[in-house]
Amino acid sequence: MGEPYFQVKEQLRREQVQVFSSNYTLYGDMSRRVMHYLGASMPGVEIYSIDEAFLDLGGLQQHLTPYLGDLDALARRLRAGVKARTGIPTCVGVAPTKTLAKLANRLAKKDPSLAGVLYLDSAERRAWALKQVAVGDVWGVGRQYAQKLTAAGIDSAADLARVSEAWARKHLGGVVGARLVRELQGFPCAGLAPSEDGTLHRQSISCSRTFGRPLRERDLVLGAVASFVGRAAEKLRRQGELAHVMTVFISKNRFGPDAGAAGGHSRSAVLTLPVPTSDTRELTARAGQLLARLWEPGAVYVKAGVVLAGLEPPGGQQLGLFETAVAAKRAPVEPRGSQLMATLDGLNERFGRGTVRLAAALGPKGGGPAPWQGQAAWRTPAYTTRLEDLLTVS
DNA sequence: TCTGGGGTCCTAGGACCC
DNA sequence: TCTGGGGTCCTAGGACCC
Repeated sequence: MGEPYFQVKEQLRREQVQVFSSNYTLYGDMSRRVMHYLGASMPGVEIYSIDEAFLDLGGLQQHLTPYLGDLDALARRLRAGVKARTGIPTCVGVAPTKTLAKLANRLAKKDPSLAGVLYLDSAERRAWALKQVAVGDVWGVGRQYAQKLTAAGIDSAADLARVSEAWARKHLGGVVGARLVRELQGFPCAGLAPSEDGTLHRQSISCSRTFGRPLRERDLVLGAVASFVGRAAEKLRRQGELAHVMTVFISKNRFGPDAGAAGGHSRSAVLTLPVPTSDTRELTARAGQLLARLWEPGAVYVKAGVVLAGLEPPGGQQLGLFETAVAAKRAPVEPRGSQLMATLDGLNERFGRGTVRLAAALGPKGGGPAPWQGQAAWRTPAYTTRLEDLLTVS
């Protein structure tokens, strides 16, 4: 997991392992189907990632008992429902906090005798579950913290649940660590953020790529940044929002002989836009200015990216103190641009991503693939979203 | 030779403001 | 000579998640 292909290539060949590029079009579509079913079945659903969701079972227990069985039975019905509708196997953990639910889910996945569902319905069962899980496998404990914790003699989730709040604050990133420990103890510290329309609502939207080859030419990097802006703005418009803040970053190689010391291989520049926008043209122009601030002549870059943040729905802009309603009428002039963007998005949806884009985001003059495009050499077909890719059965 | 992409949240220091 | 208290914003960085 997470190993670069070139490092394991020979072993994969020996073992005759099949290799595929990731296919987010397919995964995204299957995810949408699963989430749609969950959303239609349960009152509160938070889509946490492409393959995980939190369901709020608060207050459900009393309604369930006589007729429908307990929460365990409910979880098993949902699991069977997902499987029947999508063919996707899932596991369910039920507990008083998100962190414990994740932990229960993990155990359900590992122990086949649980048939995919674990309900931590008592203090005894929770204590048992905490003992089963290594501290590094707790949600919120990554490599750094795991190392620190085991060095301090804290090996299991049960050990971690026993540390003092002060200790957690001091050694596990402040308030984050304190919450983590409380959650393990069964006190909820994170609520549910339900997704109203069944899609994931983001605080920031980004697009970044490692280049197909290292680049030292400024116009090529600019082309890459322009194409990333185009993609990020497209996602932004899909979410129906405008961005107030844009970040551009460029990175040098962090591996190999001329890698800088720890850190320092990446530089970023941030801009707060006077007026929030989702217009690719405006964002591209600004991104060019940001890149100019970062550019070091002679440097060789391997990656670049764009982040759009400060997202807000249209029409929410505050008037400045001295702005009058008359001046504010400038805002509705936007629709010309929005309509152009809507047309752009419509064409690209119909004829394929990148069919129409700004000249700044085009590849090199001679044509051919742009040097900043990734190579997805072993992509599987988009079976469920492209007519041409439909599975054929003979 | 070749080392992913897209997110979240929090902290800290410095510049600057009143 | 002595130099407070309470903020915001920006930038950078660090940890984590899937």
